Amino acid sequence: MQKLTLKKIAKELDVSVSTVSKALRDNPEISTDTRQRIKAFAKFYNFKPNNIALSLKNRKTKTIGVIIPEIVHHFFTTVISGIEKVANERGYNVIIGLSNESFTKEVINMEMLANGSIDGFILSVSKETQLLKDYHHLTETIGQGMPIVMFDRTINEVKCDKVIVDDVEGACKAVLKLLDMQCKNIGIITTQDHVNVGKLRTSGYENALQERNITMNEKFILKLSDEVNDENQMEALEKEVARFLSENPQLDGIFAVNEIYAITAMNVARKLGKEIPKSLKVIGFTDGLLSKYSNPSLSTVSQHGKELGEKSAHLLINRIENEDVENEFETVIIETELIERESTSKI
Amino acid sequence: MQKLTLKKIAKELDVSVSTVSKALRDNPEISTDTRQRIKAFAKFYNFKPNNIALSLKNRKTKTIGVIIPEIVHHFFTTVISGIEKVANERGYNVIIGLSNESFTKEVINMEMLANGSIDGFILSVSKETQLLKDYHHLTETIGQGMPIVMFDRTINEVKCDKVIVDDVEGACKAVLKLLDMQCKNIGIITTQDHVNVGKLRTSGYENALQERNITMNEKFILKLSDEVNDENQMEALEKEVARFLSENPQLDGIFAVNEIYAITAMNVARKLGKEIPKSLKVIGFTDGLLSKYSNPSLSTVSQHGKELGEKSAHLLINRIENEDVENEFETVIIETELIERESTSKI
DNA sequence: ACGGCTTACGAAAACGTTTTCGTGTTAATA
DNA sequence: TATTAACACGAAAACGTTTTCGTAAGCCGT
Repeated sequence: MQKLTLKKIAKELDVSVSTVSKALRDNPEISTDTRQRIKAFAKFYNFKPNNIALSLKNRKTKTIGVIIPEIVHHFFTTVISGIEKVANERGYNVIIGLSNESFTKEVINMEMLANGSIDGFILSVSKETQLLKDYHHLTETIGQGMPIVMFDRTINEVKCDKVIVDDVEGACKAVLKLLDMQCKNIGIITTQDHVNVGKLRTSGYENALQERNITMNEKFILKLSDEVNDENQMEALEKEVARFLSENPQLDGIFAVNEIYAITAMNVARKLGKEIPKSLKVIGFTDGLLSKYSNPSLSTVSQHGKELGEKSAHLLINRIENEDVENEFETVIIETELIERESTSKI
Repeated sequence: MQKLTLKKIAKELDVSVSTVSKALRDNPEISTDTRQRIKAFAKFYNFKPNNIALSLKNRKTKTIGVIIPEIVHHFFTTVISGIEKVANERGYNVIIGLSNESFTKEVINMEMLANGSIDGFILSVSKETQLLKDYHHLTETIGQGMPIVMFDRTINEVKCDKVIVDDVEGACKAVLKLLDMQCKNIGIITTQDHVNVGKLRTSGYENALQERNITMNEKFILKLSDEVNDENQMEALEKEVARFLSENPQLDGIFAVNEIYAITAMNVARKLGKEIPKSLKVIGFTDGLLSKYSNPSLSTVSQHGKELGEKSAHLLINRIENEDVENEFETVIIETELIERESTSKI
């Protein structure tokens, strides 16, 4: 009933614990005879060595910790699925901590895991951490010899491997596409500056305009505050976007830094009498379900979250397993891809 | 640099390991003097006891394993967020395994975790497991004394605590709502019978019709095969739904057993010239982003995934921490809620 | 008959804790 | 002064492994 251990097997077969261990590991020190006997017994009773004991002995847990701001979020879940895939392939488990965008929860979660539970972290910092600029939990963990890979929301000051999305380039591609489709007045719906990815995507927007020698119109930039991101604040969000679109009726293209903003823009625009894509073309960021199933379907910049996760996991596990090789920290850039759907179709 | 241990502290302060341990746990055996000294030292160097060693000693890991079929899925992520919330509150970590709807991966994942890594499982079985009806991995794990809580996709033959959504009732409520809105011919878009929740929701549909003495029309039932559920099979799905709607032009109400089917129905119906909600009303199942942000927004049956997760975690942890109390297994039913949006609005 | 070699196994340490028990020192009591 | 009790600490076992080292038994050659 209770879990079988080496000791119990040893007692049962009247040999020593070490003999059992060696036999199961096919150590030639043990005669073929007893080896067979022990292995048969172990197999019959489905013996599996205790992971915790192994972890303690080897000082390796074969587990990686993933800390993300939120799990009910398409991008993060695709990243996790990528992480989980290669982790499993390489014999690792994945333990998940959620910060809920809170600095304190991020710290607590990391401390809970850092005390031997895991071999390394993959993480994307919370918005609050970005705001507070307090990175002591990250630097300390690294200082204790625990490898960390940061993804998406990374921090320059922290020295570790990183995997990021080419936000600037992705945004630029999107805006250039709108320009190619003959949009003359392109607006952007973005976040406050302290949200890293929002800022980067806004830069991409600016780059694209600059590249085509179009002077930027500050009125075409809508920076939304964090509060309207809550699922319960849909009306507030719609109101803001409606005001923006009404005040700038000349807009014929919108680039939004996430799916929600883009979908909201489409829905609001339609209520204001605009036809999509005929009189207004829209491109979002993040290729989630919303983009695929919206009506009209939404053109968007895909971040290839799964590959990002896979890459992160590989980087981390490589670092874990080759702690001797002190090679430089790497920053991998995952290319974005513009996925064209109905919201930017010709007719 | 490297992790501080009791032994190192002991050597540094020239006392024994046991003294250090006792001092840190405020054991009165140790004089206030040395106690202070040791605690100060530990605090200064930020000593945290090694989790793995504790786990081995206590034969408790303070970790729960969650196995789900898929993570890029709104319902499952809300459940996880609920699990994670109470797990954290009660001092537990959450380790996640993905089965990707594969029986083999489910088994492997469970075996990886069952050998000491966790104190109990929360799981929702894969479709393949439901199909194969092979539950040996579940019964064996339970047989070894490891508590399990199953949620949503549960299995009658397996004896354990369960938390389920009232699928039948939820579906029934939805269909009754359509009837109340004067729909005369209500169709259902559902899955094959082996998918438990599809079957249950279909029963709810049947119950509602029966309750109002409406004879069921087999032609109004569309059972979709698993293959069209793939994100890459959107066209196949649309084609099936289009055929269904064309063959049954008299349909003025649709109940779909998930968001995707519902959204697809709306999109296809519109292409076929139907106006929603005027000439066709639609209700889905699962209150995800799609329902909230679709156009028109979709009425749907909310499963309260977060509460489901919270309840599951409580059940499991209670079971873990009171292994002595051998009370009966419980099956908790989470009530559904009909969320009314534009797709069933009056005008 | 004796040294040396192989074979086959066991004892013990180690990983980092907690906890039980034993013990030496000091202080209080008779 | 002799006995005892309280105090403060250390040794060791335990959790379940792996691994190094030691060693008894058997065999070979001389």
